[in-house]
Amino acid sequence: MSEQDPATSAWTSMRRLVLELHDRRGVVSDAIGMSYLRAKALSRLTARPLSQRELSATLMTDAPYTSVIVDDLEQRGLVRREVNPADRRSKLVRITTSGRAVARKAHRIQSAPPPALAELSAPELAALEATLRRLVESAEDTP
Amino acid sequence: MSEQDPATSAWTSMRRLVLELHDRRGVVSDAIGMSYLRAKALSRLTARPLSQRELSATLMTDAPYTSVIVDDLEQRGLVRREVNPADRRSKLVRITTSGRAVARKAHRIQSAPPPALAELSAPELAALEATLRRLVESAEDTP
DNA sequence: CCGATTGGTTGTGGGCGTACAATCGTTGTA
DNA sequence: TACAACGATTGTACGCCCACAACCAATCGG
Repeated sequence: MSEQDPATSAWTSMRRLVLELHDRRGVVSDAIGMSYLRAKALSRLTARPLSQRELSATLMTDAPYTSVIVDDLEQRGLVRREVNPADRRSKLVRITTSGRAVARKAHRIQSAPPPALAELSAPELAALEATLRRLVESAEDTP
Repeated sequence: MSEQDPATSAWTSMRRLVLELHDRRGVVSDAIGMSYLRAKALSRLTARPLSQRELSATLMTDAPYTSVIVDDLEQRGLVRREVNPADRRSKLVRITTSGRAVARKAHRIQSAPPPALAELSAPELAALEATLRRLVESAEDTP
């Protein structure tokens, strides 16, 4: 358990940072007064409106619960449901102006790195950033 | 949102890897047939027995729910409650042999890095590992 | 020694997320 | 045109986690 190859060690450190030492999920929920999943839904809608089917897919939730989430966000005035003109069965969920404000607030909190990360030397930080960027790209391709 | 300083970008990549692209929490729960929090409890007990008070502290749970978790683990035969000889109020929770087996299984799943990470070049991996190790150490000191 | 504190237990209520069944309106297809 | 498939909604039931109240036994402090 103590001696590990570098890949496992690096991965464990990453998990420890994200899940324990600098977990922001509770902070986000408290700050915006709604669950982390709702915040996540909101952030997925900033780029473009999504049908609830698409929202289900990115959130990994089933259709019924997605409906509940959108209900909640709609009642808070953070999104609007619009009938999809191309398919009147489906509804496009569009984020509102106040929804964007909440999404920005959540994003600001989530994306704030732990202090130690911001204090790395410029070269070391650049190397870390480059490596992680490539890791994300690879992982996105092989899910 | 797209242009970020390197620290924020690195942090976002880390979060994305751990929370989305290679999230192992659900996998662990499914594999061992119990909640992630119970798996976490079990892993904290591998080093040494803990009082429920200590367990509460590391799990960030209150005393009543900690009692429920230990109940569950005890009924599964994964831990044993022992009266603390030094303070008969407190109970030491000691992991059993079968508990260790489950903990090992969970640990193996959790600590398996994403394939892309294992495929980095040796020097790049070493640099990544060293940086992350220092980040964890710093973050542990300033919570 | 007595009151306060501590560690643990039991029970309650609630929020959140998951899974499933049943239904409705719309769309695609034979 | 009839039938199957699809998107969404409503409702139910459950598991997990959190928070709080109330209590017991043991220990500590004056």
